[in-house]
Amino acid sequence: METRKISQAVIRRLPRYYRYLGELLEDGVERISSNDLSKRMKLTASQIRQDLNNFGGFGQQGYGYNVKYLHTEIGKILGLENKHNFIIVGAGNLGQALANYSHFENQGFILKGIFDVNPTLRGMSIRDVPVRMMSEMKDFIKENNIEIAVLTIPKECAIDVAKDLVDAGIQAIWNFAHVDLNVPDNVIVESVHLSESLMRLSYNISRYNEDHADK
Amino acid sequence: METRKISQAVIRRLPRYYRYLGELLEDGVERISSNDLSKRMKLTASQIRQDLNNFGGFGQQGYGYNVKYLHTEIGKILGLENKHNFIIVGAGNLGQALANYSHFENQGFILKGIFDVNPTLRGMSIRDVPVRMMSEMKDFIKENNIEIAVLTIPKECAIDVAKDLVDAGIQAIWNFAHVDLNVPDNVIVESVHLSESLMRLSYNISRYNEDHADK
DNA sequence: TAGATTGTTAATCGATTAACAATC
DNA sequence: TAGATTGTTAATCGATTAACAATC
Repeated sequence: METRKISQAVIRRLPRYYRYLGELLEDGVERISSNDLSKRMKLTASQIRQDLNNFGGFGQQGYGYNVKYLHTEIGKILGLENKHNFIIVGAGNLGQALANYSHFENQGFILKGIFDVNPTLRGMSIRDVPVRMMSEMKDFIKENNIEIAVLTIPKECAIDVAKDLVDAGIQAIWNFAHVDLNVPDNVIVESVHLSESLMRLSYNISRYNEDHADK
Repeated sequence: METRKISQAVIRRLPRYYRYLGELLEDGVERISSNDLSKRMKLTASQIRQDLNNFGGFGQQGYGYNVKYLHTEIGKILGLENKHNFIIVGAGNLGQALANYSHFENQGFILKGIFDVNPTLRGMSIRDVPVRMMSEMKDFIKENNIEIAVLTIPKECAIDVAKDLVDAGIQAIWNFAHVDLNVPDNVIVESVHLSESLMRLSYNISRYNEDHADK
């Protein structure tokens, strides 16, 4: 199978296509043209067609795209038909919030364990998943076929823990710590830097206020 | 003052520069060249100089950049010297987690209120901030000089609540709901779509597995 | 002064948009 | 068949990289 290089820009848009198609599906819309979709998503029709054609010709001339089919196909591209076992590392506020967020299960992500260094959390469970001690983590990963670790710990220890995760053979890390992790090429990292997002918000407020300063 | 158009790509990198400079500052590094910084951040030196020169000449030939000065200046550009009052709308798991996250205070974001529709949450407080009923929200925004609303509610009600926020004169929305908000031009929206981030992770796992399938 | 490194212009690369022939 | 809309090639636009004169 020929492997074309897909740009980051396209990959970033894929989940958004998936979301919009899911909404259309819920609304009972059977088919949609790139032009109609472009208006909803505030993109150009051209860009949508280009993006999709990176992965194949999902449409039909004169008809457009079948919503259900395209939704399913993008789901496949995103790997959502696969099940992924994951653990949460760091049972603080954010870790607990993500553990409680059962919605991920619908997308094939199955919470298998929660880990923390704090011994007072021992015995606690979230959605029937017990909090375990960090010292048990490596063995747990190996024995329970864990693919993904969600890292919700302070940045100070994130790099060391990431190293442990890599040693244990983790395949991917969803990183919420405020550091950039340097891991081997065979480990996938997707970071969510909340404070950077908030700074962009702050930047835009400043710019807006500057532009509208009355003087 | 001349307003140059700053590209989204540059804005996205700004907080990351700020973070790296903060780390250098903590480590006691006084000055750094674009070349050294580029190696740490895995960018090109050229890109760093281009990015910074969108905002002014912060460096000195033959010397490089003064870490403390540059850190401060980027902080100003990001608007971090300003204080921003904010409220959290939706006191579920994520809302509570963000309310507990006191780190935002350091960056000038001050939690003034938490709102929810659920009456059983009435009387609860997080870091001395009481949970109030959604019906009080509009007046509270107007009376307490609230600039930012953090939206951590299900997507079903997000659009309606966003409308209320706009009506109450909110300046910016940090949106965690799984919808794209359509608000007037004078309201700033910064979205964090966690499920889309997770899908990109999933995509990368699939791509990796495909490339390494033994056949 | 000589060496280092910026600020900035020019060249390249990649992504987005436009156009249109193919085709349902 | 005529109309609609895709898939795809070509044109444009913007962002990144390279190069180098200016200068500390």
